[in-house]
Amino acid sequence: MSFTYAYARPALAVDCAVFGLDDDLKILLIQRDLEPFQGKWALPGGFVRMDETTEQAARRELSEETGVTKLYLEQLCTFSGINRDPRERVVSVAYYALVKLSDHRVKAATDAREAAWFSLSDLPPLAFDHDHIVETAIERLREKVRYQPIGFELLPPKFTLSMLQNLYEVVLEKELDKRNFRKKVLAMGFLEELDEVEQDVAHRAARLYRFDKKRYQELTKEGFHFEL
Amino acid sequence: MSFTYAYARPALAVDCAVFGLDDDLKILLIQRDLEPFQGKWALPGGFVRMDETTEQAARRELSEETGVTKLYLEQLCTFSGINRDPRERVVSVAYYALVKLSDHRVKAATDAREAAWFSLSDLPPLAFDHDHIVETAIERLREKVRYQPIGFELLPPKFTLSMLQNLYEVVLEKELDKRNFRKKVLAMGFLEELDEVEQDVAHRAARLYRFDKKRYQELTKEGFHFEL
DNA sequence: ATCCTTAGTGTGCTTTTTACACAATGTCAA
DNA sequence: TTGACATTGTGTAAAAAGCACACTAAGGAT
Repeated sequence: MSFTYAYARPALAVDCAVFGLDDDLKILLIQRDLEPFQGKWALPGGFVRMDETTEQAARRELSEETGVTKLYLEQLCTFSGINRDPRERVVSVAYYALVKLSDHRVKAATDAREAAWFSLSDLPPLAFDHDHIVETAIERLREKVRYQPIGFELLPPKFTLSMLQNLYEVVLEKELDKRNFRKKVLAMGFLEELDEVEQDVAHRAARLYRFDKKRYQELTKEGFHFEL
Repeated sequence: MSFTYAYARPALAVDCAVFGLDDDLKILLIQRDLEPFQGKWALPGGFVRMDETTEQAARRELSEETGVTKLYLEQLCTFSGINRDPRERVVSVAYYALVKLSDHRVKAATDAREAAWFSLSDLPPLAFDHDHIVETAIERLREKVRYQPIGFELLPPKFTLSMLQNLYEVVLEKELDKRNFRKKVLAMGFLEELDEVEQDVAHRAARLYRFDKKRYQELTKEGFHFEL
């Protein structure tokens, strides 16, 4: 079966920059098993089907290639360089995603044996223009994390304030003062203090907190503006 | 001539939300002369050719359809809803643009007789999903204008502080205090005070200023961060 | 019991933000 | 030429936010 059009069309693909946090910031890559760039590492992605939006395509490809399903996904940018794919013209809509590594660490290591997490500071050379996409995604993440509470998507549902602080320090590449940080995030009023502490640590256990999304949305309606 | 592919492909288009400022915020629309939506107002745009990037396509279409050439252009978002075009599947990369109305007022009224500026508060119904694109573009403009000095793209090269303040009041839909506003923008250090005042006004003439882009870039390198 | 590691807490100083009102300038018309 | 009108241009004080900074508390490991 084939499809014929009066004018030439680029192929349409999606690519995903999936971030996870684990001491430092990690990104999920797959090793290509087909030409071009066979054997090279690349962002997970693939072609868009006629019955799905680009976002649906991104979720499908992620699920197929890496087993990752529960994630925060947002459109990043569309890359349309004329020779970005050596075979033929492919325009790619890039997405960036945040996942809780605790949910996905195992899967990436077993189910999808060609998928792996890489530290941002230690990336292999990537296929296509994927270096460029990754750079753009990191920039976007850095900007976004300051003005929207999306960082919580990288943490487990219950987390300590130290974990949260570490997240911001890693993403923003900047040390933060513990007392001021705690004061500030707690003053925002959407962190719910739980009656639990972390387990199995070789020192004083820290209190756990939860991000109260409903509370955050209420505050937003009242004119509150997140900033960190 | 026709083109045949092994898998079906959506057509790829671009659409542009072009903003101008003239007391209030305006957007540039064209009246469609072909089906579908013949006679309806729509964003300027068209199909992407095989030898141009989406940004090049956006500039070309804008120039062809509205005569607008000098502009600040940035990618907004890609819209891929399955039925956004009734003929067949079309995925559209949307751009938003800022122009100095002083450069373009005439052209839009003469050369391209089907192009016209509309106040955002008084938009006609639009073709396709263009209402949605416009909404997204306004949101983005509002966010962007606070953290990057792109507002100057809407003003003539020489402007008064009142014009600048009015710009922010219109875009942010919020009144600002004159003294605090002037203090703040002047303190940023990239406004060059000119030895000129505005002409032909029926009251005390205001001093003119210029946005010193080079100075701004220097400051940025030194860690300065625009915010208003 | 001691050590080690991380959690948790308050204050004073500096900077930034906010609220607010009136004199100066230039045009226009009587 | 004088007065009315419209808009420019300017400072200060009070409040809020940001910043720098160091010690005690808890719990596990030895």
